[in-house]
Amino acid sequence: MTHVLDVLDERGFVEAKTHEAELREWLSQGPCTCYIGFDPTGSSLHIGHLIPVMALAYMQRCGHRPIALVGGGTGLVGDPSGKTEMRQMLTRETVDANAEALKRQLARFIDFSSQRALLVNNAEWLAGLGYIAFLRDIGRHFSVNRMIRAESYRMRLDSDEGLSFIEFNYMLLQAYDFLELHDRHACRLQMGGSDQWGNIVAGIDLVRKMRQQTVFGITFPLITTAGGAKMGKTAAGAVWLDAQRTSPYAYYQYWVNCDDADVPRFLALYTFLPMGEIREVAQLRDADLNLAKTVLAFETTQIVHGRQLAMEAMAAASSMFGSRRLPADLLPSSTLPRNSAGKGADDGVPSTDLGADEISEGIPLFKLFQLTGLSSSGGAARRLIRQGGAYVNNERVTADDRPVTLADFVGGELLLRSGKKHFHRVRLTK
RNA sequence: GGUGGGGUUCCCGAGCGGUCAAAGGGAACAGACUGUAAAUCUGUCGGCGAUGCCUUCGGAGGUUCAAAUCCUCCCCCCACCA
Repeated sequence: MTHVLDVLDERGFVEAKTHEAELREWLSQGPCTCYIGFDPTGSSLHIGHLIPVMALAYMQRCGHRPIALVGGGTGLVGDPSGKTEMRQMLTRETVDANAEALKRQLARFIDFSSQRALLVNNAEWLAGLGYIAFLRDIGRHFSVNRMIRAESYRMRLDSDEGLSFIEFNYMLLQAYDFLELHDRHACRLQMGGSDQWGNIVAGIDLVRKMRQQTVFGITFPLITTAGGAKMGKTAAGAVWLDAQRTSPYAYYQYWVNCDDADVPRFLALYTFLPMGEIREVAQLRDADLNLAKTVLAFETTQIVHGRQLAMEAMAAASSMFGSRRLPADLLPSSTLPRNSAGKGADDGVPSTDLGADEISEGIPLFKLFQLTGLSSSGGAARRLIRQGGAYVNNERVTADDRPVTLADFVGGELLLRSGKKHFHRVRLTK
């Protein structure tokens, strides 16, 4: 089997690692235990979390045992690393509820059955710590001189806002997590985003000092789009893995709409397709790249939402935007259905139900755009329409007060469109 | 606790009694060009069934014909001092 370090390196997951030779040696000796922490600051993961999640998934696929640590304890403190502002303090109840939600989502990527992976919550060992005991046993191993030089605190120490004492302690808690996991589960590798370097190294040092044992760290690069934006940030906010917050259709669309330049890189990072096939994609040019985007979107959506919903999202997209047949030799490992791409329920396109009586008199078009949420206000809707960005059943309408009546409905449905890609279906009810 | 500097529309940031729904930039949205891409150019970018009306410039009062702009008190942030 290929060495997991080579897999991660090749796919673009690795920014930095400690003790490379020893780490490589350790990982080749058999199943190894590694971990990544997720702070339960929200009730759902979003696209920005995918890199560490995929890294754990690859670890497992390469025969190792990943631990996903949910920061039920550290979440109560708040990690200042790389943050320009102090984090909101969370209540214990919120943190616990979030931890449960994260667990369900992680299970999409990682197989937690029969100890093949573990999910732990650091509240288990952090919540009951005694202050004095902790300071004496753990705190004495940390040099404040060194901590304040850490890059992860730099931004905050230099900023106007400053760094509160509770946040300053975060590094100790995360280091202690590593020690606990080392003791409990023989975990010797911690991974994390590049902003976690300081915290990870602190844990490595702590384990060495207290257990005379070498443990390792790997950090991931900060992934941005070719346009320089953070992954998963859109005008509407983050792109979530929770179908309630971001529909499978919207999730699929996020990937289809990615920048050309990002396609091969994203296929490597966010799908399980083999690298040999992904490299072929680099040969594609211009509109042909859209075919690869379809595969990218399908694969990523399938991982998170399952095959059925991914197919529906794809069908909805092709019914709105049209589709081209995918050649059999493009990313052949993808399980995307290549022949029947055209048909399927086109659910996923947002829709609104409207009573027939509500429009019997006719309703001005701008009101309808406002009502469906395609425009945030009546004024915005009027502007949109006047500027020629509004379509009814795919025909441009430029009169903002054009009444919409029963005659506009085809089979009880009406398709509104704002600009090129924002669709909304209006259904007639009794 | 003292002294000084601040809090402006999604973000940054001008404005410092009328010409202010508030410059400029960013983000965003739409149009043109396209490939559901990027870049570029153009328009829009508080609300309102709208050539007018209403609500915004940390909060509450006040002065004035008129306040984001002046005064008073309060809240919050920052710097230096203690």
